[in-house]
Amino acid sequence: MALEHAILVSLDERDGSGYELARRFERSIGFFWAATHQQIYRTLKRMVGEGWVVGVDVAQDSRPDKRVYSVTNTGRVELRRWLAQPGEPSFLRDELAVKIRGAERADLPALLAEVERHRAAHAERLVVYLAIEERDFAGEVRGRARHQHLVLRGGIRAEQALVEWCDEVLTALREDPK
Amino acid sequence: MALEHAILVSLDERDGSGYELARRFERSIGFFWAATHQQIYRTLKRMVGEGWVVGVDVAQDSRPDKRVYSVTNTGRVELRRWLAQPGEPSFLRDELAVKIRGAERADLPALLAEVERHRAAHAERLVVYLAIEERDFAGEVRGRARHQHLVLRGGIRAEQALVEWCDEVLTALREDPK
DNA sequence: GTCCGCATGTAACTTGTTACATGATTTA
DNA sequence: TAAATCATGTAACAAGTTACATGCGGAC
Repeated sequence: MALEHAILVSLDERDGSGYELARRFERSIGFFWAATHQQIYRTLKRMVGEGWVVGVDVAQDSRPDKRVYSVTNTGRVELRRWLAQPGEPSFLRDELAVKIRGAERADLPALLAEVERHRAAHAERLVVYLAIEERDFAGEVRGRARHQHLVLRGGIRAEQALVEWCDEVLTALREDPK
Repeated sequence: MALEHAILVSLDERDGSGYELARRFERSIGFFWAATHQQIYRTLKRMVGEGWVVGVDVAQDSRPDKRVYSVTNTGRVELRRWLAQPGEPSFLRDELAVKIRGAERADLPALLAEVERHRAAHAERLVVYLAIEERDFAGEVRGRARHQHLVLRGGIRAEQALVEWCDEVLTALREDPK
């Protein structure tokens, strides 16, 4: 399971509460490994049981208390073990592709509108990623920032490919809808 | 749930047994929506309950009997309903990205080897997809074949993007490993 | 006074994965 | 004679989703 390891990577960069982790999963890490707060809380609990992280309650004024987690030595050992272990290459699971395969049964204008929606969503994400790149990774970066940048580059390439694919589909289905 | 609908699309193209569906999911459909035979049998059972498909036992000689499923009118109505309904744009969930973000803690040569492995796997898939394209979709295609081709084009673009990303990562981490 | 952000959770359910189980026929 | 293909399933478990639940403080 990679969620545990994504959390280890994130907490190893900086300690944080479940809530803070959930926010990071909405922003950086989560661009390539999504997780909801429910999943995160549940997984943190298990990770405490495995001894990979420890949680410390921190009182705050004018805010609810929080429990800040940090990675233990056991956790770092596990992280290194996982990093050295081969994994499965990812592959795209795309509902839109299933819909396009079923295009014969579909209402063409509605399907085109759906492809346009997806195109817009991917283009929007691309803009977000490019903005992050310009803001955080302009010029030469090294160390941790470079690793983050390389991951972001993956997201940029993936979203570009998806936008271009949607365009190809739209062109093909619009120009000659037979 | 899209597995049900992927099965509807596939059975709507041609009737088939659970086993045959599992094979299709290994080849065409499954390039963009993977499913194991266990999932398929379980889902077919539920779809029979929902009245979307019916199964007919077919005796075969020198082979085990099989149950061939076909889509009912109810199933076709459901398929059209789903096709018209908006869905979530896909996004890439990549374990390798998590590993690259954790590169600080990793053994660099081992991580590079892992990226190379993934690069090779994506390049291999790309070759497979391009071979299918040349074999089945050379020249102008129309109708169902065109829809299949467009989906395959998505796979080609995705794998190309992943190969290029791996190359970018390898170059960055090799040339200046700080 | 209503909505947003912070903060943590439980419960129910759906999906996906892994292991186990059986058994005939064809191919190497 | 061993392995691969055809054919269907059960069971246990892991992971992901959706809905529900609570409550304070600050901003508008």
